[in-house]
Amino acid sequence: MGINGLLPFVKKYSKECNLRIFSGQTAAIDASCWIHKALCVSIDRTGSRERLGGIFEAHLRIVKKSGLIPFVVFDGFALPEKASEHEGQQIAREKILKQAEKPDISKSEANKLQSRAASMTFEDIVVCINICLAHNVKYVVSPYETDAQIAHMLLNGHADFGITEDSDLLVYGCKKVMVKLNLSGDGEYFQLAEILGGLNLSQKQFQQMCIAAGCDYLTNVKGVGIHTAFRFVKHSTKDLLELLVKKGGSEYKNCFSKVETVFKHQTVFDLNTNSTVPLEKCEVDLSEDVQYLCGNKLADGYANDMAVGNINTKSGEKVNGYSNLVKDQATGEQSGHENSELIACTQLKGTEVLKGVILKDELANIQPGIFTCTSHCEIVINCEKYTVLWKLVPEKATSRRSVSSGSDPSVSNTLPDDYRLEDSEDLVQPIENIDHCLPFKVLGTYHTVDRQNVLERAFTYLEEHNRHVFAKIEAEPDNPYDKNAVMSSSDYEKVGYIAKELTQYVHPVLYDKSLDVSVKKIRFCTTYCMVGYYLTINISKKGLWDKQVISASKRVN
DNA sequence: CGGGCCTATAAAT
DNA sequence: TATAGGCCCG
Repeated sequence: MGINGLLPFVKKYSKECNLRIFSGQTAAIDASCWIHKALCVSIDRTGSRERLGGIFEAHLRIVKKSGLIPFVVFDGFALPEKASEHEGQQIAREKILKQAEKPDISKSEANKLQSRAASMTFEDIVVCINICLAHNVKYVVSPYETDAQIAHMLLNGHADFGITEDSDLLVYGCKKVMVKLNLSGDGEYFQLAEILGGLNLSQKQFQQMCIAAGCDYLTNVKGVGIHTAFRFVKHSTKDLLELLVKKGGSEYKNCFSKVETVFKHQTVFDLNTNSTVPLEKCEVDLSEDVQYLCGNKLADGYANDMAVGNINTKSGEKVNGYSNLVKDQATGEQSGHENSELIACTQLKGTEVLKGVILKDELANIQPGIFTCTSHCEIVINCEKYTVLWKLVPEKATSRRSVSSGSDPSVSNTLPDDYRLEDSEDLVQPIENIDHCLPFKVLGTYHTVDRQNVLERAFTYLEEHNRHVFAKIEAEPDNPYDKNAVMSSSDYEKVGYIAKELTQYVHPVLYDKSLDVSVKKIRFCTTYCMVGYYLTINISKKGLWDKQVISASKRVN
């Protein structure tokens, strides 16, 4: 899905941030990723689609709670170029489903397999449209691809940024895109201008790079990935294109330019005129076969029915009687922190003093002192970097924290991730006084439905009630597999284990009073053979972690 | 011969 | 998504 390897390649131009910083703006949301996730969870847990609506609604609530105005975009007809790919997926699905029918497979395993094979139906879309209507949230069903539709909406001012799961939005020219959004509202934020600036490419070059790296419409030439594609567009001496042609056959060049056209001129729904238009206006009319690839235009009345959800996107038949798109409503509803002011404060991160800000209403609730920050994000004001400390938890009076100076009303006491251990000999005395915090991935969280349910509940606590979730680790000497096992719990129910290579380092400090365990993040994801939530915890202890632990931790993100 | 890049494949105390 | 193994190039 999307562009091969694009997101890792441009990650350095992104920043991690929370939805809240977009408070008041309109977000065009690619509904298919929510629906897909919701279907996976529902089928995995219940064997049916019954929970789709509820989970979709929960997502919507998060976005509204962050003070955003959601504009949900659903998938329409499949483009012909994608049809072949769909066939491949269909075969894979059937294979999985056959496996699920084998007699020696347990119910829960069967559910897991079936959830992997879940594909979105038009009925699923209808369920979600009804939820949008109930919440008075704007929505539109794209004539074809959601990505192109969102691009058009951003370009025409119907939304300020896009929320999606794949990288295609950037290729379509969306300027602001948020991906990997979790239900805490944290995600990765990309601005196209920064990527283009950083790579020093034009939009057209960027697009070509992406296509060459391999996209949904055209598989890449073997041996050519995002890096090679980058070199190809950068030094656009023709020889590399020749190379592509040589390796990919003359067919390839032909397809390449067709795909360029599909990204540029795909048929979308224009919310101003209520008719279908090309994403970017064509100078000359497209030839019939190219127009077909970009998605044929729809007759005006039909296009409008499509947009409101009256047309079954699989059959093309009119099946519903929704009237009009939800009108622009001045959502004066609760939008959290919209009217709050930010107050500057000192933030101490390890030995480093940074600039922090907290909400004015938060300030009313707290006394000067030492706090742990459990939720934060970075912002830039007048070119200065600040950390917004959303949530502060007071340190217990008996705290073992020894922030040596003691005078600063400081928060957060974790070391920056790039803290260097290699030179530790140079840091003679303060080490013993340092609390060294590292992220640990909790393994085995998908092992049982129970563990997943615990995590799901914890997740809801974080979101719905903004409640702190507790975490702890303890030895499990009776473990039949490994007597050194260190189990990890969330709200004191077992959810998984620390990687076994690391247990030897954790054991000596397990019952040390200075050990502090907290939830770093709970994330939902759907990957090979598993669907569900996973957990990352922070463990901080007095003194430095072993070198090996640090390098293992670097892999955790 | 080592590192960067691409591709295939699927885990865990 | 994560990672290991192979391939290609310097």
